[in-house]
Amino acid sequence: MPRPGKDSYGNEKPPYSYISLTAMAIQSSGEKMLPLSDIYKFIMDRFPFYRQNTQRWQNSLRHNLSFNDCFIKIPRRPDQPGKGSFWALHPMCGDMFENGSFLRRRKRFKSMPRQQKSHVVAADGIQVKPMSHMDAAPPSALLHEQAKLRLSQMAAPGTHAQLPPPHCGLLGVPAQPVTTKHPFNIENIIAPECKPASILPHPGLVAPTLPGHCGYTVCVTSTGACTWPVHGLCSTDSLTGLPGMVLGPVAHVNRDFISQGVQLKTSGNAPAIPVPIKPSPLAALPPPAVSQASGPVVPVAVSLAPGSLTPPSGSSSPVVPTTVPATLAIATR
DNA sequence: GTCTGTTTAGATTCGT
DNA sequence: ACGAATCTAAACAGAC
Repeated sequence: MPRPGKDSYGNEKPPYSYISLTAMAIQSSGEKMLPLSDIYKFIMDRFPFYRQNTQRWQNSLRHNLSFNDCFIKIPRRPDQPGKGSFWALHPMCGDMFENGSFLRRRKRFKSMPRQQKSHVVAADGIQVKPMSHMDAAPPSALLHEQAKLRLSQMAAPGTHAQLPPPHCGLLGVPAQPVTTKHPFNIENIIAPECKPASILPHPGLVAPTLPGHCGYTVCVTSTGACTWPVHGLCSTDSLTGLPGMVLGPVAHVNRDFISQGVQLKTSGNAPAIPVPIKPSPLAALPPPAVSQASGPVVPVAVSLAPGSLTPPSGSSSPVVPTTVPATLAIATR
């Protein structure tokens, strides 16, 4: 069977849904996120069918990005001027496509039922205060730096680090063995452009450890928006009132972290680490453990891309030499 | 003005 | 037949 790769369909409409096409585009990118214009470009480059009637399908594609919870929006940093946000795949939508095939989805991915938006208690019983002001996104550069700081702390000596699962693959795609030869597998479709996974597509993203899933990255609200809390105990979705993440103090935090002209305010509180605590449709989070810190503890896994960290000037913060996921327990209250 | 993002609505396709 | 997933169209607001 011929490999359904670039230009395989000529001017015929390829058998992929807009969701599939978008997922392909995102996963083909090095950082596992793309602006809308680049998603258009990817699709038009590979599928000549979509070089016509652009208004029609691009409208549909935008509709899919907004409507489907499997896509999350990541704000641009100030040093990344341009229109629109970046789009990435939700970390929990990994097995959305059957057997890695983009032809048919297993089922629709929903990060949170929209009709539950008024609830204020997380599924695991952790009660949270509504803190809708936390949804206001701080400057992206600050957040990126904050994320670096978090990661450097979590990867620091003494923290509990663990190696990545050997099957870790593409962002959002769980455990597809490298040998998968499904004709419509993303690897076959977008290869050779598909690069080996850079585990961390975005330095500010943190995801829970899920069995069979890569330990990357994203803090999201139920609407799919990426939020970046700075301080506080918890953040809630401005629409749902539900906790978008759990924040807590982190031990052994460095003093102010200065890089790219941005100074992080740490004061008495450590920078918050956004942690999705919503129940995963694919796997339950590990049960909360008890630590020295008050409140339940949520384990978090992060992965560091090689060279993704830059030590602050004059700082002794370690630079992680290679891809190293770390696990950190975060206290909640 | 154009592009991006959200939302609503109706039609179509597909699996059970 | 039914429900879910998908496609298409349209309106609208806001950012660039």
